[in-house]
Amino acid sequence: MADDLTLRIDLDSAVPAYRQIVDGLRILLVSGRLAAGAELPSVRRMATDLGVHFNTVAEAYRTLADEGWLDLRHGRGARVVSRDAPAASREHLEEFGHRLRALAAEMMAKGAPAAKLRSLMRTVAEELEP
Amino acid sequence: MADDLTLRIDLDSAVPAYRQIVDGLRILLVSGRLAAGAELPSVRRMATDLGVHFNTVAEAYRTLADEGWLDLRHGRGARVVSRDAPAASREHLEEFGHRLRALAAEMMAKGAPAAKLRSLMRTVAEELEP
DNA sequence: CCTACTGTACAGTGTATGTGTACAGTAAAC
DNA sequence: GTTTACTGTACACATACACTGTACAGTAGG
Repeated sequence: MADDLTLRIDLDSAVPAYRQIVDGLRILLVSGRLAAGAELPSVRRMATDLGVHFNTVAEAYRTLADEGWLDLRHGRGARVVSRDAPAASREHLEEFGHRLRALAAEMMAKGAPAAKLRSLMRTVAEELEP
Repeated sequence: MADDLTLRIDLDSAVPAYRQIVDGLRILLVSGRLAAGAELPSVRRMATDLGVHFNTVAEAYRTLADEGWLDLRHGRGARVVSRDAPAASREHLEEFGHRLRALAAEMMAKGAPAAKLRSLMRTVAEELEP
């Protein structure tokens, strides 16, 4: 069921592969495209799809299991579980502000026009609970 | 002149210290609060202010010099230079979209309400060339 | 010259990341 | 029950990265 949700990572990126996998899957989990009960591909299957070692995928699955998204059981694969959201904290919102500004500054330094970044931000903002 | 522009970093963060310094300074550079001609504090001065080793600051300065923001000369300190923006690329905008979605998903997973993230995105979007 | 500053270079240490290999749990075929 | 073919797990190893300690080299003013 989850097999058609293709995930892409960039092996040349400075961002570690396992973190890219976590980030990509978390987008699907938060948005509900990967809902409770869904089976994730096995670590070896996803590893060959992405071109990494299966232990790298296992590390990503473990990270998401620690966050409460996955039920990871020896011999039986990885399953998405229902998860109650933790309480929000002011620190997290401040962190979001900092990282968002840093991200925007990095892209503008690379030549991205501010207008494009603004419209992209609006697009993504509207994707959140549409 | 630049000494009052305080920079804060989180030594407990998973983000490397030198990258936090680069990100923080780049926000000031892109926004123009650090303009051409400004002198940056010496690597040792900023290092003691932030609580890191001066070589860590030096690495950050070198990164920004490679990006074309700083003129870094042996024995004479670090100075902000004028810099013509590089050409934008479609890849950079796609990267921005991916990283922005990943950032939003991470914060929502931590419990941040979508509405707050949206308003914060609008705030930051309006800060870009106001 | 000398002193006091500046950035630079490089080796050493600890941690993070990714891989290879062996292991252990599960379920279905037989 | 045993076998087979899958599942995730554990740990040692290699490499890269982040950070520090220390020594060095350039610059400016006394």
